[in-house]
Amino acid sequence: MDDWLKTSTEVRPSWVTVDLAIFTIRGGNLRVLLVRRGVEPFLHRPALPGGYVQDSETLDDGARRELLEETGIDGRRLHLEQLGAYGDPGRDPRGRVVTVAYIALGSDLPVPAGGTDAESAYWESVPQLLGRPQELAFDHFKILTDALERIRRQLEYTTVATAFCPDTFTLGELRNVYELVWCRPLDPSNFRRKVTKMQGFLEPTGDHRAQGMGRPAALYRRGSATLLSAPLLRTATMT
Amino acid sequence: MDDWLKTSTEVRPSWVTVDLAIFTIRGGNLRVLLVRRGVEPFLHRPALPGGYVQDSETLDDGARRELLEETGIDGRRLHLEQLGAYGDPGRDPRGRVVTVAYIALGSDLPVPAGGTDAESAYWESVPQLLGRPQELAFDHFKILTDALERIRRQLEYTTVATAFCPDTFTLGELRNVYELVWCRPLDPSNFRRKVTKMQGFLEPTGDHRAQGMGRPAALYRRGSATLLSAPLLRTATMT
DNA sequence: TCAAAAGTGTTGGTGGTACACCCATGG
DNA sequence: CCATGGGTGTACCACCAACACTTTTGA
Repeated sequence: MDDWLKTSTEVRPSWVTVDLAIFTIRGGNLRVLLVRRGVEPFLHRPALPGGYVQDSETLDDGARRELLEETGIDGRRLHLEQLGAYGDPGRDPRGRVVTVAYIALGSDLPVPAGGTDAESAYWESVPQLLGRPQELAFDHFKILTDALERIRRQLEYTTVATAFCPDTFTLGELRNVYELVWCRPLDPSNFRRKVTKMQGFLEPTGDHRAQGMGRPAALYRRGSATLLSAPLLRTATMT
Repeated sequence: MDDWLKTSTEVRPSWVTVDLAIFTIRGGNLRVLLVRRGVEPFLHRPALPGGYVQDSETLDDGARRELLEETGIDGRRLHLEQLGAYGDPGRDPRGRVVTVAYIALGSDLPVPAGGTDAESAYWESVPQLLGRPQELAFDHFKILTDALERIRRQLEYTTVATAFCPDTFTLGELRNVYELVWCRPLDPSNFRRKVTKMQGFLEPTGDHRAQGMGRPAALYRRGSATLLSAPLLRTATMT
């Protein structure tokens, strides 16, 4: 690198990592993928999966690669977006490490095999994890809560909720996503009207699916819209 | 740093910088602060102000420091928030440089003196700059448009618009912020009702100010609220 | 036939757009 | 007294929460 970069002795290069907050719905809960660390620091402590960005790849590609390496999940089939950079000087005891946090949303994601740095990976219930703020390594709890807040707001004005659903899904399943992310019950009839009227949100497949008890539900797939013109607000009410 | 970091030869540390998209209202326009670069690469080309993050500071502090150094603006008096990280391998010809972009909003910001790396700094009209996508150095045009899009959405559901106003301001001035950022005229009477009814958005000072012609306008200051319960949507209509 | 979930209808209330109208000031 | 911007009132319309009701299935 050029000499002029070193005029200030306080400027040195940093390690850059990506960390992933991967969410899915599983067992009636919103869950996030955690790995138990197999190396120091924070040995054996749970953490978000992640790793070092390689010299030749974009940050997005790095996130997709880590996703695949640590969890075996193919990043092309799920929603992946950047959350932001976290770079407090003390966040990693090994030295200056700036991490770029990503959010991933998927449906029916597998229980992954532990990867390189990870002893094991597992799906942790988000509501339960929120009750144990000290459990996660580094500043990963902060990243997790930021990610959660971002998703909660995104559900209001985008169609990302469908990223939690398989290719075809029922309105009940979609409503379940909103209810679990927002921790709030929604009125089934009003929810149906809102999302079906919203242009480009959903496309009916014509098929139906019986899921145990009750009348079989119509199946839908994602529409082309990604932004909602009128938001789906999570107001206080809506029984 | 530890040896295990070097098991992959493709992982090397990166330079980490901050870049600032500083917006203000000036001369009836939304404007962004640009510096003309005094060093290679992109010598003499306009760019967003920014610089290297020092080893001991947080990213936020780095942004505040660069703001002060390059523009003389005290970051404590304006709204500063992180936009995201930009780290494509080819974005800087000198090598891998990951930049963390910040958005700053302020009112009545001074015309700054050029700083260390900058030959000169000036307030560029955003609408005009958007017509010349090739003008900015690096990927700064992409950062600018991302920042603009973020602000436009933020005006819908937060009270950040007040960050463009001085400590006390009239509803006309506040409405002007919305109109310039959204490039859309708003109905003065309806705008007034919305923002004054919104709990915690504004506090009347009791004073009035005559600004040239017309009836003197009541003065307000920022309220305590930062998020709006019901958004102020920028729909197609609203004359 | 009962429980459960899908789906439809209706109604009262809220809030927003559009626009008419009054107020206060400078020229 | 007119132009200009501040500020109020109101009619119409859209949407939406709430909830009653019907439909279709499994047990």
